[in-house]
Amino acid sequence: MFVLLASEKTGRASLAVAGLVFRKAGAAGTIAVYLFAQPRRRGAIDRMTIQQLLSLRVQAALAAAGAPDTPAVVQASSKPEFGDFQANGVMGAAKALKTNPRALAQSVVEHLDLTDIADKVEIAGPGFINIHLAPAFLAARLQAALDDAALGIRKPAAQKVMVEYSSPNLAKEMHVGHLRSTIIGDAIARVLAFVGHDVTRCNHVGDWGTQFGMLVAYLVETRQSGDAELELADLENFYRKAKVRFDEDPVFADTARQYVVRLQGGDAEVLALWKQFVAVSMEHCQAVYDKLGVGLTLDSVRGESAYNDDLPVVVSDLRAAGLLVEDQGAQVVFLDEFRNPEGDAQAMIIQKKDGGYLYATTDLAAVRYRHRALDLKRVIYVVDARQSLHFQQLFTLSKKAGFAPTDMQLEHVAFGTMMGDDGKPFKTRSGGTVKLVELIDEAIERAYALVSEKNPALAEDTRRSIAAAVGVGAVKYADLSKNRTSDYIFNWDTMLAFEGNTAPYLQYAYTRVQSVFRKVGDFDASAAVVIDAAAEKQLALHLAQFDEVIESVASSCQPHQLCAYLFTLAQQFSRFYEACPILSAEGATRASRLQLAALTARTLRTGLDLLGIAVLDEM
RNA sequence: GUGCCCGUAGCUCAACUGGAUAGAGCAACGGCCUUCUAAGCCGUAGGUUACAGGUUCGAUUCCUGUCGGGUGCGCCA
Repeated sequence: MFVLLASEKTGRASLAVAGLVFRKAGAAGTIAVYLFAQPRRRGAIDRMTIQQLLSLRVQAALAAAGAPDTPAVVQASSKPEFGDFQANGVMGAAKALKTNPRALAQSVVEHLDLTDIADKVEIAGPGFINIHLAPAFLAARLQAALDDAALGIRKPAAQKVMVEYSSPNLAKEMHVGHLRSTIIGDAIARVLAFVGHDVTRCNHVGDWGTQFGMLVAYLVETRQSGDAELELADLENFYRKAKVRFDEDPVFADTARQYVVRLQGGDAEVLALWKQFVAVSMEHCQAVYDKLGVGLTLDSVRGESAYNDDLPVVVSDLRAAGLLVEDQGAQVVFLDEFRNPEGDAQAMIIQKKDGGYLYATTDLAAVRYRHRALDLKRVIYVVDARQSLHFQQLFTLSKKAGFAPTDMQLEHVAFGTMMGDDGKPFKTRSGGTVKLVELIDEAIERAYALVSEKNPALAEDTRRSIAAAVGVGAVKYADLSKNRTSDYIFNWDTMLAFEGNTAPYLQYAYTRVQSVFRKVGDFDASAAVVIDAAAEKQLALHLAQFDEVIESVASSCQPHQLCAYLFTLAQQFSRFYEACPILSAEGATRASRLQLAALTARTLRTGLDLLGIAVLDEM
């Protein structure tokens, strides 16, 4: 059996073939032959997704049928009876050409060359083209994925990308408000790195501002009384007490204000105290990141204070560019792009009338730094949706002022608020702010109770480590599996359920696959994939679409697409597992099913890892 | 007042950015375990996609308006 996959140059409708790679893929004698477009980097797989491949073919057929430059609109079929993929571009083309869509579809199909890719191509409805993939073609795709450490993921030209996320204010302890940015940002960073980009993770922490004067003043007090260590252990409390002192004692408040001035003036003594406080606060954050399994470290940190020296320069440069005007004593930029119904341009304050700077100033300086010093091509800001106006203004002004080139991708990846069961922002029973570390601990504790109940036979420390993976995974997955732009309801019971679209279900699905391999004994890890039964075909089809999902997540920054994919994969595997015995099968069938199971396991593990969720061999 | 986001099954959410009969999961009901983990699988039921218009071969998706919710809107971040 020979399987030939043509590889066309991406973005062109031509059939230019740039290279040939042969790979011996199976002991049974199957050789998967697939062609690559020009390899840009050594070892990088540059292969199209099935959707891209079909799009080019259909597009070429459309051109041949008299409809050039027409999008093929290829997508996975909405129902199994409509084949595996459908091309919907004919209807639109027929309208533009004022011809009968069915007739055009007929002509397109006649010009459509899907030899070795499709079994059957049919026209349905007003002009849909339904494509049924050939099992051997699917098998070859899976074989390629099995042979590749990155599961056949296409590696585009690496782009210098920054993901800015988490970014807590160091004056206080991290709370639930930081959870979404931290989780979503980390998943995005992982996915971008996985597809081969040069990713910088940036933790743009709030380490500057007037409240630090107050905190330093209180730090001096607690040190004098010898309580500093103890007090700093609970930053939330520390802040609260400092605030009380500030509000109640005018002498203390005065000292605090002096510290702000000294801090801004670069006074060495106060600076040292500030650094000490910042370091302690960062330790708290790092403990949370470690517990969450988030890839932020001290190296990722570049706080607001890093831009202090550049802020006056930003102001003078904006003035020199003729963008800055004084208004009511403040230095302001009026942006024509943002006007109210009366026609007034919206103001963006760059410098307060007292000379102080604002976060808009810092963000402008950061954009410029990221372009000039880091040469980033894309910066992703994973920040609460409520700041969308700020980012629109920031991006607009950055480009207008030449701080960022017009082709630099500046993206606000916004997300909604985390709500409680009552549909209101998530709080403690008494209405207080929920500390992030306490939320994580509770998740682990709840998972431990569940695991102990379901599987009491396991050793204590095994249950503890399962609980950590399940608890943290559940919290992350509950967040990541929903469209980030809307608010979402946080509910312990639904996220920790072992049935339904949850992390525990996916982790369990993984252990089911692993249990097969625990019992298998010897097997051929390079056996040929042969697709026969319906459940095998459905599973294979889904496995072959992993690259599509990953690419989509990398461009849209929507991790919920990956979650949906993994959930469907787990379901497809369960159906396959139910319908197709693996270990009791024989010969080539058994070997092939083991390959399907192996690829499922790797895909689940890789996908969950990209979401920052750990897998387990047993639960 | 105005900008942005949202309104989909009882509940929590999808719908690949304009495609076919709007899909999953919970919850409900009915089946399947001496056979690789039943934490599973199969099936039934559940909808005027807030409402009213418009655009077109085709609308949950785009446009206009109404109602309802969230959130932002010059010296906080």
